[in-house]
Formats: sequence, C-alpha cells, structure tokens
Amino acid sequence: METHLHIYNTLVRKKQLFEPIAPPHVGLYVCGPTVYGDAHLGHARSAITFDIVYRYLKYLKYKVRYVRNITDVGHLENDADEGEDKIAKKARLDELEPMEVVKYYTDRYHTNMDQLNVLHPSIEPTASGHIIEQIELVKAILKNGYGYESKGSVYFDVEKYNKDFQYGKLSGRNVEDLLQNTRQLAGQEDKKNGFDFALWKKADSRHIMHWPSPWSEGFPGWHLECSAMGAKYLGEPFDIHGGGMDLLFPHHESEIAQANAARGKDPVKYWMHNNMITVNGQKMGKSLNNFITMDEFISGDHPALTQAYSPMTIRFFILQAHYRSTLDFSNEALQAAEKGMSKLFEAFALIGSLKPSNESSFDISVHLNALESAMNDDFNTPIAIAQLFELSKLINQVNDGKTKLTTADIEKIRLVFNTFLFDVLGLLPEKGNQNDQLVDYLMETILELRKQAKENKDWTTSDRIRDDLAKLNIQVKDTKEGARWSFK
RNA sequence: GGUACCGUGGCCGAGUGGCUAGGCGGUGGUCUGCAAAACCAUAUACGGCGGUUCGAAUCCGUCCGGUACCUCCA
Repeated sequence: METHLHIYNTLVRKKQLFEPIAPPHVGLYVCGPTVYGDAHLGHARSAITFDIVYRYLKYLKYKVRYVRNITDVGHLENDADEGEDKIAKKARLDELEPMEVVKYYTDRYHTNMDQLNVLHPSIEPTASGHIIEQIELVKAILKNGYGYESKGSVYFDVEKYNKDFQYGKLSGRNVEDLLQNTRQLAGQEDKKNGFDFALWKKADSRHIMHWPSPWSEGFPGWHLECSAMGAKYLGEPFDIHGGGMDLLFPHHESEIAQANAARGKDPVKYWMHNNMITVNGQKMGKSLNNFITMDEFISGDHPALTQAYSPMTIRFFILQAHYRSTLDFSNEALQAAEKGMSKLFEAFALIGSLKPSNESSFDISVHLNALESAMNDDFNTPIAIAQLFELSKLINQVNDGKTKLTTADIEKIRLVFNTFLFDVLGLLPEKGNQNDQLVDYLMETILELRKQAKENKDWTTSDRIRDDLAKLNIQVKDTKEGARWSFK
C-alpha cells in the first residue's frame, strides 16, 4: 500500500510520512467528550477533524479501527484533586442519577454528530465500563515503582519517572520548570510534588460515583481511561492518537508517562492535535462562557447569532480552515461558508444535464491529483475545497458552452465530486427529499405557467410567481434552455 | 514567569525563498423584459524595523501586537 500521506506529528513537531505499524491496519484513538453538557462548536471541530482522518484513511484503503471514548467518570472539578467528579456534581445539582446525566448528554452528543455527518467510531468505550482495566494499569505502575499510595489515593511519581524517562517530551516542558510553576496550587498536601497526578482517588462521602479497589473505595484518575482503553482496543503501540490542542498538556503528556511507567514503551506513533475555535480571537470554551452549542447554531437561538446555520454549513466552515490553525467564529464567515457550499452543490447538480462534446478542453486527472496531494499533505482540506471550486467553475463553463467535456470526462467529474465532496469531506446536500416527486411535478406546472405569462409579456404575473417562490426559498433561474429552479 | 504558537487584502482563510490559492463581499461587463443565477474582467496583501540572498509574505535578528497550555476543557 503505497501512499504519500504525511501527518504532522506533535511529538516531533513536523510532518512525517505516514507508515502504519501493521499495514493495512491502522489504529486511531481520539479523546471524545466528557458528557456533562451539550456539544459546542469546539467539539464539532475535533469530531470533524478526525472524521476526515478516518474517512481519508479509508479512502486510501486502510483498514481502520477508530476508537473514540466517552468520558463519564473521573474528570475532577476545579480544586484539582480536592474536587468533585464533574458528572457527579451535575447529577447532584439536578437530583439525577449520574448515569442518567451520562445517558442524556451522550444521546444528545450522538444526535449532533449525526447531524454533522460524522461517521460513528468502530468502538466507543466508556471510562466507567473499564474500571478494571484502569485498576490493572495502576497496579502495573505501582509495581514498577512509578507511583505511590497516600491516604487511600495513588499518585504518579513524576520526579521518579523523569529519572528513567522524559516527562515533557510531547509538550516541550521540563520538570524543573514545572516544579517552579505548580508550587502554589492548593490541595497538594498528599502528594510528593505538585505536578504529580492522581492515578486513583479515594472518594469522599459526597462522592456518588465510586468503585472498590486495592487502595480505597474511589475512582480512577483522569488520564487513565485513554491509556487503558487505547491499549486494550488498539494495542501497544498504536498508530494515531488525536485530540484538541488543549489536551496536549497534561492529559496526553501523562498518557505517555503512564504507558512508559507501566510497560516501558511509548503508546503512540503519531500524535495529532486540532486547534481551537475562537470568538473575537479568544478560545471558545466552558470556562470563558463564550461557547455556542450545536443546537443553538442549528436553531439560531443565541444572542451572538444573526441567523440559524445548518450542520453542513458548520462542517464546511470548519473544513475551510486547516485543522491546526485557529478558526475564528463570526456570522459573516459562517454566511460566506453557507453561500460557498451551496455553490458547490449547485455545480454538482448540473453535472447530469451537461451536454457532452467529442473532446475535452481540459484534463480532469490534474484536479484529481491536486485533491489527493492536498489531502496527503496533512489533510489540507482548504486546498481540497479550493480544487472543488475550480471544478465547479469548469462545470458551469461547460454548461454555458464555453468549454467542452466528453461523456467519459463528465462521468469522471461526477465520480471525483462524489468521492471527495461526499465521501472524503463528508458534505451532503441537505434538502429534504421526502416529497421530491411531488415538488418536481408542482414546480414543472408552476414554471410552465410562468413561461406562458412571459410569452404574453405579462411581467406582473411572471414576476409574482418568481417572488412568491423566493419566499419559499425556491430560486428560479432563467437560462437559455428555459427556467431551472433550486432550493436556496 | 515557563512552554508552544500566531500576526496575509473589507471579512474568512491557504501558502512558506522566484510561478494570480480559494470562498464571501466590492466594482465593471456578458446574458435577461427587468432581475437572479452563471460566465468574463478587475481592485485591495503579506505587523514595524534591520539582516541574509541575484531575489523574502516565506529564512535570521529585533521590536510591537495577539493567542493557547502550565487548573477541567475539543
């Protein structure tokens, strides 16, 4: 399987040729959501970024096992290890069973992902379903001497680990700096060093999610689940681990440390990190309280939104930027994306009615190659989309009789659009098709009436038909061959 | 303070030593009964200052401005 796919590997901070550990198989692990709130634009970006990775790897004929976890325990509240489990806290406030909260937000997350046309992962494991694996991992770390027990909790001994391995190899930090910069944080009494992180945490009386363990009735530390589940389903090491840039430190750094401490080897060959969505240049996130949920985008019901945006518009908007760049949210940018995307779909819809010629005035394969090399260059979707715009321009030119294409090349263009626009980029025209035949028939009748009015130079009637249809978001387009129509 | 990164035309956003990215918006034109759509043409650019080079938006230095991580976060 020869490809030229290059992936930017955060571990070495440059693009590398992608060489799977055991081709044609590829293991892909992505940090999924913590299900204690609705998905927002940032979640959408991460999911879409790695959806593209998944789709393109499959396009390249790899056999991909894609694991994306659901975090339903473990992440602690603010005061580091003093805090309460996020989901438990939410449950207490709402007087719900924790698993009720988990189920509620997991379902909502799935709905949003389906709306965005994000493919389902091969496996979607939950942290609460892998407590045993996580306990085993803690045992292995303890056995190798890289952890210590303290008052029923177990911590990772970063200083000890750093003597034998390198803590900070992913994030570019060093332990000396960390020592100086984490000293003042509260709630560190039980730990040898401030930067030591919890592997197992003893539950206090308020804590309603807990499990038995050799050390205490408690719950796993927050980096453990990905280490345990990644290894379980993808092996050690596996190919690609993805997530948001904000997870780079300490989460992914600690995953590397845990794997080395337990088994003496790095867990992952290629680390990929998507950048953040920003609002007025600032990260969109919970703590800044400036996030907009997917449902709010779809309904338009948010003070920052001047209109509703379809999930496909959001997907397209996200794909128009490279995943490693920050992407700034604005209504203007969303609206530009909406218009641009519909232009692509309109061009695609025209392919079926193009008139073939005996020769082609341009070479389709040039564009196909350009699309592949864009995707091979660290999944450069903006360039790929630019290529699709080039193609749609050509389609329109053929439609206008300004350039020529053979029947075979028209089919080739259709195939390229199908493959890249729909399969690889995962964009779908979203006009409902429930009443297609009826609508087509009605439109045929209406446009026939308008044609007659025009022939009679009854402009009042013909314009009224046009304007009324516009109110229904139906656009009439007069061409040399007669009127066409489409949904706006 | 430490670490990583960014500053591109009205807006969004690729590119990273020489060859117009692209989209939205603007302007002019073709088409049209008038529009719209489409097509054609076109303007507006690489934060400041130095340096390297035949040549820099792209490399180096420096200054200015901004962001992320170091606490849960996609």
